[in-house]
Amino acid sequence: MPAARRRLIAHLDMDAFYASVELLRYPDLRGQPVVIGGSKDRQPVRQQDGTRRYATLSDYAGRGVITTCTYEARAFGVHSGMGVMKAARLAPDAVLLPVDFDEYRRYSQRFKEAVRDVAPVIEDRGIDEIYIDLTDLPGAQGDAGQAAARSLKDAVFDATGLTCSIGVTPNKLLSKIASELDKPDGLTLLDATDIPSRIWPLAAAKVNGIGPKAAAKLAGFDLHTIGDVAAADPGFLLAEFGRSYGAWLHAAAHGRDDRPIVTHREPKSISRETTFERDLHAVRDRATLSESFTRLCERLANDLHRKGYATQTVGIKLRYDDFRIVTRDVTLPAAIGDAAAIRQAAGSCLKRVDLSRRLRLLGVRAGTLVMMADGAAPLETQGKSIGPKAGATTTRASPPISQVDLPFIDESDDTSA
DNA sequence: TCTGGGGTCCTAGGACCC
DNA sequence: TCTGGGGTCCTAGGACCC
Repeated sequence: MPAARRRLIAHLDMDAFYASVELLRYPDLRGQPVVIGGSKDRQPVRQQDGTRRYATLSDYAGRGVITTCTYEARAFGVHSGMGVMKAARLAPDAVLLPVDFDEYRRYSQRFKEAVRDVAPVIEDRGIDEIYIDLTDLPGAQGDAGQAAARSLKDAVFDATGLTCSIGVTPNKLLSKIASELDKPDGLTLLDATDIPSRIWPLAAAKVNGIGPKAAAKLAGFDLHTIGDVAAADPGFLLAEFGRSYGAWLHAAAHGRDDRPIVTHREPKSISRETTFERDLHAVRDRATLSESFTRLCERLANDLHRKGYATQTVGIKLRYDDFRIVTRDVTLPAAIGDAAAIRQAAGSCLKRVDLSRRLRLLGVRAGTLVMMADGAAPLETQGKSIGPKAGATTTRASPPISQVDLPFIDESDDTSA
């Protein structure tokens, strides 16, 4: 009998990914505090003497958050998710670059391909990180994945010129934590015996799945570190956090996690949303809102078509000026895909929300996705197809809350006639 | 001038069905 | 009548993640 194989799971996280891609393009910025974020259209200007002129944070006025930033910028206390205006107070002279997702996606594909050439069992976790199963990689068991992780780092650097940090442990939960321990350009290998010394001293919020709310609640019980949670009475965790989450907290704090590497998954929903430059009112800004609404539906329809899906559940999302979020959705008798049908369905949802408050954000979402044969009808439809007039909705009757009559919806949207 | 955009998963109640 | 018990679907909201 061969000895039981230990699972060897790697988590690979690109270092300051967007910022690092920008530094490849603008190498003169290397070593400086650089921030990516804010609005579009702020390209660096090439000057007469050949040097480039960059916008700085102090030049910026408007809404927006930091998407990511260089380690030099982080030294000022700037971090991703921070409002640009706040970041400008901390580091007014930091260079501000606009986001260029197309470019980041190109580099994302490149690094993932480079990894795949070394180790094919990969789980995509977004544009800049992946899990990799090293368990069955030849030789990996011998050194706990160290050589494999080294070759992954080399392959990524050769393919992109970018560094990454890798954690290798028996599971995804620990590897995710481990990849952060030695950033940037790090490599950390841990096994179960390292948990007390390396994992338990860390803040509970370092665990993927313990967010701000759960961390605050834990802190209220004087549970601050992962070790605190591990030492807590499981019965107490179950009672306070519920059966499911409480049990998970206990297991996670002990470093237990059986989740497999998921190499493929179908999308569950596709959405588009936009935050306005200023808060808009359904009546006073009707034209602007209507145009924006139409645009969102068009972009969503385009995304669906490009990815080969139709949708049977259309929803909207609003964020009011006070930051409250409401959503409404409607399930249709048959899948749809074109912008006009999406707009009509989303319009019926809009009639069910309060539109007397100013809106900060408007979004449109497509759920219950149905895969399409190339450019043809849906491959499968859960609801019965009821022919071309399938626009009518099956909403359970609920009166519109809106005091405003047909806010920014055209008369043609009114299906209640 | 605080607080983007794109996702996933979970919970919970009511409708509806057997 | 004093009150079943599953099961699924739909909807809304919220936590969390990148």
